[in-house]
Amino acid sequence: MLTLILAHFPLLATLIRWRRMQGFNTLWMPGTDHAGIATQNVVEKQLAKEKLHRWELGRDKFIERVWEWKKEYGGQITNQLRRLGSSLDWERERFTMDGGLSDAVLETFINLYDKGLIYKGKYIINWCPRCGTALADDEVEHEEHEGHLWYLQYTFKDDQHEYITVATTRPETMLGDTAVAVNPDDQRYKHLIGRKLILPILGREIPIIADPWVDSEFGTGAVKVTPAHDPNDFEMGKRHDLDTITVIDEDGNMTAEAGEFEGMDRFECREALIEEMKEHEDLESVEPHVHSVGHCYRCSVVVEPYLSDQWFVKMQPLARKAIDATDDGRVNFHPQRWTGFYKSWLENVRDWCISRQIWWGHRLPVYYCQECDHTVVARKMPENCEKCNSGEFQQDEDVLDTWFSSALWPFSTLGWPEETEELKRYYPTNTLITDRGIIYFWVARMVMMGLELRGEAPFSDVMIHGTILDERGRKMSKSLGNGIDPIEMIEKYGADAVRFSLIMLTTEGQDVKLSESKFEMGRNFANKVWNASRFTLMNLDINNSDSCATEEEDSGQKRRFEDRWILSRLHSATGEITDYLDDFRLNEAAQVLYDFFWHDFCDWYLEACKTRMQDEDDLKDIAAARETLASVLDASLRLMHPFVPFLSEVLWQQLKEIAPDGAPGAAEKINADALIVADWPKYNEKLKDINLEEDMHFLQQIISTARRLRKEKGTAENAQLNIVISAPDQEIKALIEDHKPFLAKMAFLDDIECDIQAKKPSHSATSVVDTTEIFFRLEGLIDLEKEKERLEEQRLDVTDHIGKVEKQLDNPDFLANAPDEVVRRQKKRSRELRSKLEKIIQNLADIE
RNA sequence: GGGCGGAUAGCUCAAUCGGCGAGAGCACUUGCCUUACACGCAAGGGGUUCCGAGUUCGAGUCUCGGUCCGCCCA
Repeated sequence: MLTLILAHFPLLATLIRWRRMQGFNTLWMPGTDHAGIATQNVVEKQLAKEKLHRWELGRDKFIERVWEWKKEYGGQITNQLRRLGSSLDWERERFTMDGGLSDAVLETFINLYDKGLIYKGKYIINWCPRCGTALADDEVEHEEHEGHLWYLQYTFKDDQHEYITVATTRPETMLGDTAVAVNPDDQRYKHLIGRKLILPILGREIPIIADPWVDSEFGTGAVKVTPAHDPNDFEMGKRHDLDTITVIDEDGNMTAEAGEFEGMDRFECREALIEEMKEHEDLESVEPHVHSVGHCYRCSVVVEPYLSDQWFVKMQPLARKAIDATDDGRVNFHPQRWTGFYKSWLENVRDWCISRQIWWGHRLPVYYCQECDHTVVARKMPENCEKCNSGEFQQDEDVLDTWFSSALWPFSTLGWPEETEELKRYYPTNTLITDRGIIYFWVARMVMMGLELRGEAPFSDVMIHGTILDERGRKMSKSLGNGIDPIEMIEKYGADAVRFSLIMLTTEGQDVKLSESKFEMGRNFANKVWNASRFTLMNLDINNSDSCATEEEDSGQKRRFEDRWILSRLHSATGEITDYLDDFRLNEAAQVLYDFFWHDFCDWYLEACKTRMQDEDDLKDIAAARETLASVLDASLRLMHPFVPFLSEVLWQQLKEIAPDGAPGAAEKINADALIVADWPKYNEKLKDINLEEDMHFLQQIISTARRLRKEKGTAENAQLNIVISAPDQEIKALIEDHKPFLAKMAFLDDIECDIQAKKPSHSATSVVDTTEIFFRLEGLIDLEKEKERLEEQRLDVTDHIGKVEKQLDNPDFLANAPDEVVRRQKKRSRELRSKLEKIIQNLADIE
């Protein structure tokens, strides 16, 4: 439960808010299923503490107890959802045992029964002796088990000295053997077919039969046949009209048919039986043997194949439709490979055993006439038997598999079988987000039922996220105690931080190894957002501002370079985030948001604004900065809202108060009452300027280089410093001249000289960005030896790189085959590297 | 036994159609409590992309073989 919530909740919550902001009519209903077996187990354990058994309590009283328990603990999951900041429609909360949903179950059972898709029959099913109920095939978990292969000798009836050897992993079932089977083509045994054997211990006479199912390679090629305790043997028994003898009962104990072993536990019986076989010299040998053993998915007890009367859903017709729905694209899995997983199950699925011998659940709407045994499937108990007119009916004791009701969820929760408004409006839904672990249990069954009962698949997209595991890659479980409590994490890190961290971690189709420290990423981001927004708001607040410019002034659209740059970056990010969300790649969307906000907006734009806001001489300029700040913050908070709803809403309300008229000139007006109902930012290509982004990138490199040089020289940050820049051409010179204050501020410089092919000052450290040289004046500070070492390193690095690039360019095949863009890029790179190398060599020569 | 997924920096993970000088967060080193943020700022170090062959002008990415780990099914 914990892991399920941690994984799918933030994803779903994000998608819902995003779509709502985009103007879609969204519905997200909370609810839970009644977890029949699991819940019954919990309540039975409670009773056991009071030394009570459900039989003593009786069915009605027991159900009352379960409801009490449900009221007390059932709210846990939904409480967690609330705390995580979900945008759920709580008034529509549903539970599979509610009246409306129970009606849907009734309707479905009757509908399918009338169509012949539900039937009752005596078959081998998976029986959990501890839970005392049948299980569906997919409720059995197979585990590799180191067991044994026992070789047993069965003597011939007509020749006590002759015998045949059979191999088995479950010797105790031999008590129920009614034949020995061989493959009809097996030359070793062909002549023995039809002869009679005497079953050891019980002395029963059994035949040797031939059946193509027998694998000649397994064991001795002769197998014992126990129709009442093995599904394959059961089929074989039907083909050969064999008796079925039940030797193990529903508690896992031996029956009277087991003779002297009666009453013994099935595993104790195995030991005892082997001892006795040894004594009689009927045990030929024992081999270690690894085989898979089925366990109950609710209590892990070894499942017993058990012959009993059960109710089944005929799967083939339903499965066919569900497969077709993926084949023709009505249902799409993300990532796509899960389609194969889903289909392989549907293609091989056997009929679904839906009856459970427990009390907590939807009781089968099946009534038996006490007089003539006539079976009636109906909404309520019949008055009179149509066959014998008796008024005495008894309802079937069994309840339905929980998944039977869960399968109806997408429409039962909307009021079906009533044709409600909600049903018309919201069915079919769009997106299901879940773990791969319940593709069979739930996803496939919802699709089948949706198609069968509504004629339409319940959703078009199924997003399968990675499973949340613990730090060491194990599944989280109560018994291992390795779970992470979402509430605890929320208290420690904040709900938004928990959500954001989880989304960042949940990459497509990849499992998530979760540890507490991972939440620090989200917390740090939330903290950054909070502080950056506070700072921005402070600068926007003209009535209470640190800035000297407290009068509102029209910017006259005089946006600076960095204003246009951050808007361009914002729109790039908006486009990417929207595309990624469309593609269900939420982690990528979150990553883009994170990088934009932190590394573009905070690291560069806000820093650039700092000195600018202090300059009272140019009020138009401050107004331009304010407009930009307001519109970028507004759009950022909108983009952020689906991921971090609490934080973004609080900040956005503050923004609205400080800038009630919105951001003049911004593409989006601050026009909504709350962020949750605000519009999603629209990508505006006009505001995107690639050349400008490239120019900025160049300036950023100059700044970083200057910072590095300063640091490498161990110069204090407050030392007076200036640099000389040698530009290769007029264009770059102009770019630098235009941004001198920006460069000076960001690189902590006092003065910048710039000229085309400027001369290198003496005693200076040098560095090259693309084809531009930077000379760092370090009168008296420079260590020539170290400078030489540094330049030598650079020379090697650049030479190495040139080698790689030119090797490509020297290759005529590369020039002929690679896309023009790639060739152009490499040529440009080669030119730049050559120029850079020249300069490094020149500088080295200067030092010598 | 069959199917699927994974192996990339010390750790956790990215890398879209094959174009990459392989990125990020954490951790690490160095310097900073610079008036939003030390949950921070700045700079830096760190890689045989599991191994081997092949296809290609070009392979983390495609093909084949192998090793190890995980999941599902029988």
